[in-house]
Amino acid sequence: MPELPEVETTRRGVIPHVVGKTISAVLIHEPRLRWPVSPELAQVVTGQSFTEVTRRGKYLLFGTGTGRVMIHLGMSGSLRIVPSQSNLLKHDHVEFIIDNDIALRFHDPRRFGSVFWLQGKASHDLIDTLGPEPLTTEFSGNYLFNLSRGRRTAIKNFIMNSKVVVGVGNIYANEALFMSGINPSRLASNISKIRLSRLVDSIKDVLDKALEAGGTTLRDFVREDGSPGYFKLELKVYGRAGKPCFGCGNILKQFRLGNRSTFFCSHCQH
DNA sequence: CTAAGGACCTGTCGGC
DNA sequence: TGCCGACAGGTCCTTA
Repeated sequence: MPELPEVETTRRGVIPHVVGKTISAVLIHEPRLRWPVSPELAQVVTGQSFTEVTRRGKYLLFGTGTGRVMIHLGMSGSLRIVPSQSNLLKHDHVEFIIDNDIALRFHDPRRFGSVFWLQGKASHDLIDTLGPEPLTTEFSGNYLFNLSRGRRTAIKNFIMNSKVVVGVGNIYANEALFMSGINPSRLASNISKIRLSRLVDSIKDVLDKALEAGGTTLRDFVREDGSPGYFKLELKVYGRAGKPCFGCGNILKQFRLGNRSTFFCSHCQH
């Protein structure tokens, strides 16, 4: 479910509620996530406090004095802040009780998410091999051009590869390719530097706008009704198969690419 | 090394 | 109304 903007919005949303406060307890209600949650997590983290919440790709990192809690939301995960006495919902798998008052709850119906404890300054293979953040200058037209030479894979798959760049999920991959007029199936190796620069700009653009939209929904972050409070930008192609292209009026098409739903305009994207 | 496809899960929706 | 298959915003692992 969450794309990068949702993860970042979550990060900003939880910070004021958890940073600098005492973690009274850690309750693991269901350890069977994508990888099993270690019982060590509860033992080590209880009694500490979160000093910061950072993000690498779609991984959230909650720092304590002695290490970090690393959380990925997978497809269907969310974090919510609720009063600690409020009823657990189905699929509330892990919770951090803060100041004996509120709870930070990890909710994830499909259990594709994960929660790890990283001791001390330890990193993790899952974040060590990630490509650059999309909203930094490191992710540039030159970078994408150089990396893509000789890569005989569809450009959509290429930009969704977290070793190439992090944080480009299926929705925004579709949107950015539409914005830059590139056919999702085109081989990465076959696209000019100019067009890849345009693609990079589009990725930054669409993520920026989604982030802005997330910011406006921040005040709704704390809620108890079980809805994660995610948001959806007005999307130009994603989910619009059979509807007219906003650019030319032709009917938008849908097909599967790399096992993911792909939407595009055959007139505007080449 | 790269590229493609399966795998992991539950919930929801559309069609019959 | 009930059942069944298709599909869902991620990404790792295995295989070729």
